Amino acid sequence: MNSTETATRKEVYDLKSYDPKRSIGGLLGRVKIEIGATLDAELAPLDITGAQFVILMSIALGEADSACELCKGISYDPGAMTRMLDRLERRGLVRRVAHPNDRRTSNLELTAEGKAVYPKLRASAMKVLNRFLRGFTQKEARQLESFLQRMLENG
Amino acid sequence: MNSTETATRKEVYDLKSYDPKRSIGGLLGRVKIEIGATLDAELAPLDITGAQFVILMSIALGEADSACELCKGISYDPGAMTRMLDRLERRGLVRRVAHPNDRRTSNLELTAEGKAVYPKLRASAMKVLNRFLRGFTQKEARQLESFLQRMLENG
DNA sequence: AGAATATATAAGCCTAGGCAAATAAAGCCT
DNA sequence: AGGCTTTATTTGCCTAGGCTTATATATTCT
Repeated sequence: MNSTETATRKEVYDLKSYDPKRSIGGLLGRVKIEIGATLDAELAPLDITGAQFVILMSIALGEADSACELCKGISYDPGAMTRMLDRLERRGLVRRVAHPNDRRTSNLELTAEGKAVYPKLRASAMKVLNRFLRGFTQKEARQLESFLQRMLENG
Repeated sequence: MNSTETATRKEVYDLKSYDPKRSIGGLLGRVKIEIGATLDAELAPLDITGAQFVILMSIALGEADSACELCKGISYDPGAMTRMLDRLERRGLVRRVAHPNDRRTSNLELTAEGKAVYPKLRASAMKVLNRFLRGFTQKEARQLESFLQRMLENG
């Protein structure tokens, strides 16, 4: 098969077939927005936003114990992170604790209240996700995860 | 099979297996951010942002010829849309044309310059997407599209 | 130790979206 | 026609992230 049309085709989209709206890019963007809006609505009674949710989960899971590490982990602006943590601290969910050896930074911890809401956050996110995945088999879900993981590694 | 663990399992994630970071939600969010950043970089030489890209494509594809329709199509704030169109008009890419029968609204059109950049926008988006989809077969890509479409319909 | 460099956070300014209220023009109802 | 409701856009105010610069503290290199 040396047809010029198919032999060299290594890419998913070409100029003819690419439909921005139905493309993976367009769909991904809309799904993300829908999930985000649904999660926000789900978290509203707890007075916690989707953005705050991400930070709280990172701290809870021990993925980052300083503002700097948080920023690196999720490519977030350091200035914005300062203010985000200010808000979470004011809301009583997070605490900045002096670092014993490095006075530039603080260790981040969930307060008792933060630890108390954490299971609710987890459950809310799970509920939202399961809703968007209605009708998916376990196998399909695992496959979707693997597709997304591969895209991430391609980035 | 009446095991309580599997018999009633209709949902993808449960409290034990759900890992926020590796979940479809977490992955989706990060992939979206990565694609967005890559697209922004790709469009930077044209002095067009990712957000503007979305609007321009919608107009170019005839999916919306008024601000209101644009907002509905992509769940965007009307106030933000006014300002977005102001910017695109100032940049000379879009034109507001009086509607013959309805003086509340304007028809939106791409200017000559807008029409000229459109193919570049399309090609840029395609390039970025293909990059993230390296190693995907056509079949896998179609399957990913279908998964995302199903999630959207579940929302 | 002292100077240069790197790291962590914070503060200031800018941009842009969300929400609510205002305005204007249709559409509808009698 | 006159009044009520709906639709389309605009404006003002608020919030929040991005970028740049400032500040404090560590680290490294002579």
